[in-house]
Amino acid sequence: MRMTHQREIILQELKMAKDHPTADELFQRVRKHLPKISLGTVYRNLEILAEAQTIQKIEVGGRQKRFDGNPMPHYHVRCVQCGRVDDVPVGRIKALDSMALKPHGYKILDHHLEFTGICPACQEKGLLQHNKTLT
Amino acid sequence: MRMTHQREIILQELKMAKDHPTADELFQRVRKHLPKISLGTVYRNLEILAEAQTIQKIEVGGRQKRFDGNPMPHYHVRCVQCGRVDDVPVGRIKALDSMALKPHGYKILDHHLEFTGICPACQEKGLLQHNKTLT
DNA sequence: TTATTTGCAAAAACTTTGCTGATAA
DNA sequence: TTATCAGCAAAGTTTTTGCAAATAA
Repeated sequence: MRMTHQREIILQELKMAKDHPTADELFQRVRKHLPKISLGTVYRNLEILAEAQTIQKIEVGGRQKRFDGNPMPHYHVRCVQCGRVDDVPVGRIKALDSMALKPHGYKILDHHLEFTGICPACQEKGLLQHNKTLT
Repeated sequence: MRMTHQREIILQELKMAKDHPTADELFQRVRKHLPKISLGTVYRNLEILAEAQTIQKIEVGGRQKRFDGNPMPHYHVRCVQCGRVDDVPVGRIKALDSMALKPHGYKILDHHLEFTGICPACQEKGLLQHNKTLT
């Protein structure tokens, strides 16, 4: 795998991201450094980097795929209003995998736990909206 | 909400399904009873029925959305090879929601736990493939 | 009767891919 | 030098939507 300038910036931008951007969100950020980069390049690199386990593709709900600069498995929380995804600072619960040994003869490989909720920014927005309604 | 013939068949077909079909899979099954039905109608009805909590839209990984005739929350296992989704016969773990109270001021509403693995049919296919290689 | 729903087709949203010129090693 | 990669644009996949005709209640 060659370390092209584009790949370097994509990786750097994802690693520094505090959220878990979609391909398009990351494209917008990378574009500020590389105005000529194309969305296809971002998609291709995210795929390659995830394959190499340098980053991870997040396996959860929501319309679009999201990416995480941290390749270690961990849990996420997703805002049902704006789609934002953050880390949950709790380690993997190993006991969970054994729970699922029973069903239908599946060979269990992994599990994904995702919390859903309202992020601070959307809670704030909700309050403002509510206050407006009262006024 | 009117109980149209289309809606009735869609619901019946989903309730009787042992798997958790995508909109298109369900469309193919419903088509056998109603050859003139359109995919758009299936999508619209699944949306309405999920809104009414008669069914549920499954919020997990994989490319396409899947639907479940059982509106009660429960966990699923997904085959990473063929995408098939089955139920995991284990009740909801209430303790999980409180785990996530810490992060970033999110207001937690729910959680989704998905196991990934290989379904019996794909395990079988894998073996056949392997035997073929050996021969 | 009439508000809701359907079928159809077009569009939207998201992602992948083929090709040609550019480039890292 | 050359296998890999980028940019561009076209195409693929999945889901949503506008509209006129049909229909449940």
